Amino acid sequence: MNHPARIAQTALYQEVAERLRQRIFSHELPPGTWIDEQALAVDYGISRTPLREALKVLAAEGLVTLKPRRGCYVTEISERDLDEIFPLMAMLEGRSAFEASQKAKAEDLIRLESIHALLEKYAAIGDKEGFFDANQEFHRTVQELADNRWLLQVIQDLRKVLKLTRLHSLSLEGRLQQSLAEHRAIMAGFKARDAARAEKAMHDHLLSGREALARLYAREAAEGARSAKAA
Amino acid sequence: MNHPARIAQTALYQEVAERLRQRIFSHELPPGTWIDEQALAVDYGISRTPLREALKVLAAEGLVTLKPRRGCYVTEISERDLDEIFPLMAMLEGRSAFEASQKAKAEDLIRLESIHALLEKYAAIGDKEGFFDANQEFHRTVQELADNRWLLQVIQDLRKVLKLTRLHSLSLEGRLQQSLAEHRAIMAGFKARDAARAEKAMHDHLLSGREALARLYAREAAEGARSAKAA
DNA sequence: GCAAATAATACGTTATCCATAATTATGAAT
DNA sequence: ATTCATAATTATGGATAACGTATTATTTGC
Repeated sequence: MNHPARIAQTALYQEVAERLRQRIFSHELPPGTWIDEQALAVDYGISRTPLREALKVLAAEGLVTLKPRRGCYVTEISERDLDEIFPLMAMLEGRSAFEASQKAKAEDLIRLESIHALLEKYAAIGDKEGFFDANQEFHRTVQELADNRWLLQVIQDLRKVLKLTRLHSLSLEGRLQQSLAEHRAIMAGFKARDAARAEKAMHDHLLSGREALARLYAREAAEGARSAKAA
Repeated sequence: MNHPARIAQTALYQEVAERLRQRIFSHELPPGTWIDEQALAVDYGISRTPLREALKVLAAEGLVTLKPRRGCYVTEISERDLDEIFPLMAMLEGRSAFEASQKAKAEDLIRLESIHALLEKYAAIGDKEGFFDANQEFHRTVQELADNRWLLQVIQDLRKVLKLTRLHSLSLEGRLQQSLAEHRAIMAGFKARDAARAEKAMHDHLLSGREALARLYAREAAEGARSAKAA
C-alpha cells in the first residue's frame, strides 16, 4: 500500500507509540489488557513492523510488558510499586525544585508565580480540572527551570508509569485545599530563594499525593467489598 | 534463511541488544560511531527486523541516538551530562544505601562485610581489577538489599549511560586508597545501623568518583594539548 | 572552483511467508 | 462426566524482497 499522504516528519513507529501511550493513559487500554498486534495493525492501517517497534519502545518505558511468545500486555502496577515510586518521585521532584530554585532568575519566579496564581484562582472557584492542569503546568515549569536533562528524563519516565493508575488524575479529589496549601509552601520556598525549603516542600507535596491516593484506593476497596456483599 | 540451531529462549532482538550493549560498553563502538544497519545485520547473520527492534530498545536506554532518516549513532556524553548524572546517581545510590540499611538483616550485614573485606584485601595488594570487581559487587549488593524495583531500574539505566564514557572503569586510577576510605565510611554506617549515615557516605562516595573522573579528563586534555603542540 | 543535476546509499515501511510455541478444540479412554 | 492425549488453530518472532524517499556522494556543466 502506498501512503503519499504521510509527510513523515517523525517516524511512524513513534506516532504509533504516542497513540498507544494516550490510549493507555486514558485507560481505554487498562492495565492487563492484551494488545492484539495483528488487529491493531489492521485498525491503524499499518503493517506489523512499525507497530512492533512501537511496542518495544513502550516496553522499554515500562508501559507494556512483553511476554515472550505470549504477546504484549499493558503493565499492571501494584500498591507496592506505588509505595516504591512515590518516595522516589518525591526525592526527584524535590531535587528538581532545589535546582530550579538555585537557577531561577527573577523573571522565572514571576512566571512561576503567575502559574501559582492560576492554582489559587481555580481552587477558589472549585474548578478541579483547571486546578489539575495548572498543577501539571507548575511542575512542568519547575522541571524546565531545573534545566537538567537527565533529572527530567528520569522524572518523566516514572511519571509515565504512574499514569498507568486510573486514579492518578483523581488524586486531587477532596484535597484541593490541601494541595493548594502545599503549593503555597513550595512557592514560598522559591520566593524566599531558599532552595532547601523549596525542595522539602516539593518532596512533602509528592508524599502527600501518595497518601491521598492510598485513601482513595482504600475507599474504593471498601465500596467494592460492600457491593460484593450486597450482590 | 532458516535457523533451526536457535533454541529461542529469549527473543533475538534482546540478544542482539545485549551484544550491542557489550560492544558499546567495551568501546569497540565508541560514542559517535554510526551503526550500519544493513552491514550489522549481515555481520550477525540476521535480518534487519530484529536488529531494528534492538536499536529501538538501545535508543530508549539512551545508549544510541536515532536520527530520523539518518541512521543510528552511539550516544555521545558531554561533561555537562556527567555533571548532571553524577549528582543524580549520588542521590539515588545514597537512597539505595538508606533503604538497604533499614532493611538489612544481620546476615545481610555479614555478607556486605565479607565483600568489603575483599575491597580491603585488593587495596592492600594494589590489585585494581580485583578492587574494581569487588566494588561493583558491593554496590550491586546494596541495591539488592534495598529491594526496590524502581530505584534499581533508575540506577541501572543511568549506569548504562555512564558506561558510555571510556574512563569509567579507570575512575579508580590513583585513588584506590581514597575509594577504600569512602567504602569504610559506608560500611561503618551500615554496621552502626545508621541509615542516614550510610546514605550520606554513599552519596559522597559517588560525588568523589565524579571529581576523580574530572581530574582524569583534565589530565587527558592537558596531554592532548601537549601532543598536539608537539606535532 | 563552485553550483546544479544526477546517482548511490540506506532508512522507513509494506507485504508475504514460515517456523514454532501457545492455546483451544477434539476425541478417546477410564 | 472427567481426564488425558492428540490434533487444529492462532499468534508471535523472524526472514525476505521490494519500494518510495530523504540524505549523501558524485558527477556534470558552467
